Amino acid sequence: MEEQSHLMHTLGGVTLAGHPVALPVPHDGADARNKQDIGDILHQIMTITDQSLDEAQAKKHGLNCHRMKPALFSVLCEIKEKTGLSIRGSQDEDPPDPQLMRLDNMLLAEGVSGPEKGGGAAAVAAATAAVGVGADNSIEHSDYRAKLTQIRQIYHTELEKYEQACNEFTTHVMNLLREQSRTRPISPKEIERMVNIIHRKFSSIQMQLKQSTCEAVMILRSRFLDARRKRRNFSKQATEILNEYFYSHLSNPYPSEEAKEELAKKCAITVSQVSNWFGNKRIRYKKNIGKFQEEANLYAAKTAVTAAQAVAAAVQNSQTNSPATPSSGFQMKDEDFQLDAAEDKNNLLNNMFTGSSGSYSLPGSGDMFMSMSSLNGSYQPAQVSVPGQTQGDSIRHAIGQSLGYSDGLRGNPLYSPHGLNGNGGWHDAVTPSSVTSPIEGANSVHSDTSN
DNA sequence: CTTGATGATTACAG
DNA sequence: CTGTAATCATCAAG
Repeated sequence: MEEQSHLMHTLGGVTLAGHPVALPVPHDGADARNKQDIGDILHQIMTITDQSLDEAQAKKHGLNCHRMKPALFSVLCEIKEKTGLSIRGSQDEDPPDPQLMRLDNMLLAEGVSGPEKGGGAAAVAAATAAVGVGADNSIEHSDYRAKLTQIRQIYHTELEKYEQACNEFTTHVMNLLREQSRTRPISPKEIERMVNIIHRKFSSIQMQLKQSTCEAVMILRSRFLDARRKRRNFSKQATEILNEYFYSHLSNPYPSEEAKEELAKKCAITVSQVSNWFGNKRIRYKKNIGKFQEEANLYAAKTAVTAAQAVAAAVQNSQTNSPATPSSGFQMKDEDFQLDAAEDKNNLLNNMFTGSSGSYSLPGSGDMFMSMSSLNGSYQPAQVSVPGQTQGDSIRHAIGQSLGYSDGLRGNPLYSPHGLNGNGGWHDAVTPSSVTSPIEGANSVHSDTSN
């Protein structure tokens, strides 16, 4: 038994008990004397590895040339046959471990395994590109990417190490077995099986590696998600751009996919962030229109001024100059936006100087307000601290003022939710908002704005 | 610290 | 899948 454990030790600690490599120990019984002889020779074989290379080589040679060697070989064959240790069903190939497959799939999906430079790196690159340059998120993304790369690196180095060790060990064992096959019967199948066993051992180690890698990725992920939840406000400029778009499309504030992408690019945020923003904006605007009245006016005026400053200047004939436009920095570059803005502008100007405020189609014009005020003659935007100016005549004046950003624009019905119907939904831009249930609409607005 | 604003998430509906 | 409504969690001003 001591020899056996010794052999096992030389094989690197892999448990070989019960395996054909472990030398068959004859049962006690009839061939006790033979056993003694064989024992001696076996002992020599076993101690080969203990000796120096030359010595061992010499001894090996001696053993191989020993006149009793063929006899020993046949005896060993016989013993092997008798002890039934010859391999029968060596093809007990274990089916692909579902757990391992799960881990593999996950690692692949996370871009940890798979093509070294492709897969994960590409995915992360895409994610980063989607976020845009300079956004705060990209920092988090790059942080995430860096950590993921780190994990991937460790994973691959470890994997390589394991593979290398596995290969080394396998060749070592195979050489050993081949060498021993000269003195004892070892079939290629046995070697193969031995290799399989080694591989299985190593793959279980690999599995552990994969498991811990998966865990690391999971932890990283959850941290990343947490970090994402840790919101950062968008830049002022981004908010401005979004508001510009929102208020210039107040009648139908649902940017198309392309518009969202455009906005995302301009604001250095993601498309889904744009969607979030518009979702939040719509709902919050609708919930409390009054609160946004000022903002609406501001942006409406801003849009008008910015979009067609030249025209404005011409029309206004330098009577109402636009001082210190707060929208400096924002410029309409997108053709679509420009169109919209120009349209608004034209409508606004037309209306401004014709006084036909009731019929123009400027998005966000005062339809709702008008209808409400017709219902309740003394309606004033409750949220506005300054008492609303008299309507009707003063509208022209108010608009003119609004272009000049005078305080007087506050509470003016310049931009009201004309796109909102009584149910709280946005009309199609075509319908000039005949409020279906004015009472309810007015009430809701009132109650909303009164807080 | 309190409070309002705001970005993100979730459940649900169409 | 998109949008709404409610809600959460954090920011930022006071």
